[in-house]
Amino acid sequence: MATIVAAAWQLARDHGIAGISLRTLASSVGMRQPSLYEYFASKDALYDAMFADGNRQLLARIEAWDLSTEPRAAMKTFVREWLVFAMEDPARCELLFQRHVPGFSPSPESYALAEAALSPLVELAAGAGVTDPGDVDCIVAVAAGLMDAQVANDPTGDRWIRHTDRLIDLLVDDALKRSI
Amino acid sequence: MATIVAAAWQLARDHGIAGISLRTLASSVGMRQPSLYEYFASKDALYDAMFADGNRQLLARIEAWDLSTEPRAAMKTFVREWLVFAMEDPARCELLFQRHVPGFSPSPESYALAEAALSPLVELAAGAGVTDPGDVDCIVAVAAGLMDAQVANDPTGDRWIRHTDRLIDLLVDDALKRSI
DNA sequence: GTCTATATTTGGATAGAC
DNA sequence: GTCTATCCAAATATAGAC
Repeated sequence: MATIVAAAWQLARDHGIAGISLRTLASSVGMRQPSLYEYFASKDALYDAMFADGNRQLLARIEAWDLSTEPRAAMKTFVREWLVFAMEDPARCELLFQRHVPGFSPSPESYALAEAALSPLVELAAGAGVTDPGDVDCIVAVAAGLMDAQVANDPTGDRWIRHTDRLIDLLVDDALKRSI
Repeated sequence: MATIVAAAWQLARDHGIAGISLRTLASSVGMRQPSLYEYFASKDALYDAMFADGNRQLLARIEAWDLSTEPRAAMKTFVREWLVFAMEDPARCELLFQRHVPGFSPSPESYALAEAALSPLVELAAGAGVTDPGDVDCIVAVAAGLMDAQVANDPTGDRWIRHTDRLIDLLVDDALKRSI
């Protein structure tokens, strides 16, 4: 099961997240294609397992980050490292953060993992004094915007993500100013 | 030809940009599927024609905007109206601004149209005193980030795009401050 | 330019033996 | 749980007549 999901990630890295076929996935783990149905009821179920797995990878990564006790510094590290995580595997990024699998949407249980991976940032923002939901929305959207531009136009560089710290300062300062 | 592209847009609106098949496209214009090959050498060529067409729609729209002579106000209107354009047709948005067609990338000629549609914003930014390419990158990425979050999570609302003007002010002010 | 007919490939999914 | 065999559907693309 974990073996199959790992093999699926490898295929996704090689052929794109939408380029996984159950035939090649089966053969890559030494099985025949129908045998996969012992593990996944459908291809969507496979994608859902991958979505959950990828988010668990992110949650484990977050655990390992040494975040500052100062909320704003911790926010910067969080977003910076989140971008590292997103960029280090474009296929995983496609499934978790972009919507590159036509027709797929995660199950509620898997989606809950995605929300859990985002919640630390929301809490850090609150710690930094950013409590307005609109301001949090902006921070998340800007981070995602940087990620999208980066993977699309400069996947191995830092043309966009190098602005992360400055933009967070900008957004947090502005939020604080308006919350007085 | 224009009829076929228009019919393809309609199919894209109904079934998503990746859900267009040449069979249904042909039948929707009263043809048989092989006849389409008189007009497009491949399905990718169809997508390319749609990509070019969508960008021409955007260029025509830009022409019609009544932009202020004050560059910063004009930037706000540009981005606000760009977001309106992006959101009014999710399928067009998928093809032009997101990468929701696995394997498709526009031809150089079509891509030039996309660049032409972006260049007014770059010029307006320059007029507003924002000349650093990094600052322009940030403005474009933030606009795209707002768009992405909006279509993904609140396609009929304004939860993200309502922050457009404020964020542009923020980014421009910061760029000007650092360019002194 | 449009058609019929077909090639070719590729998918996901199921039946049923072992 | 894994297999063989097969089904079924859908898709792009081509050949060749009219």
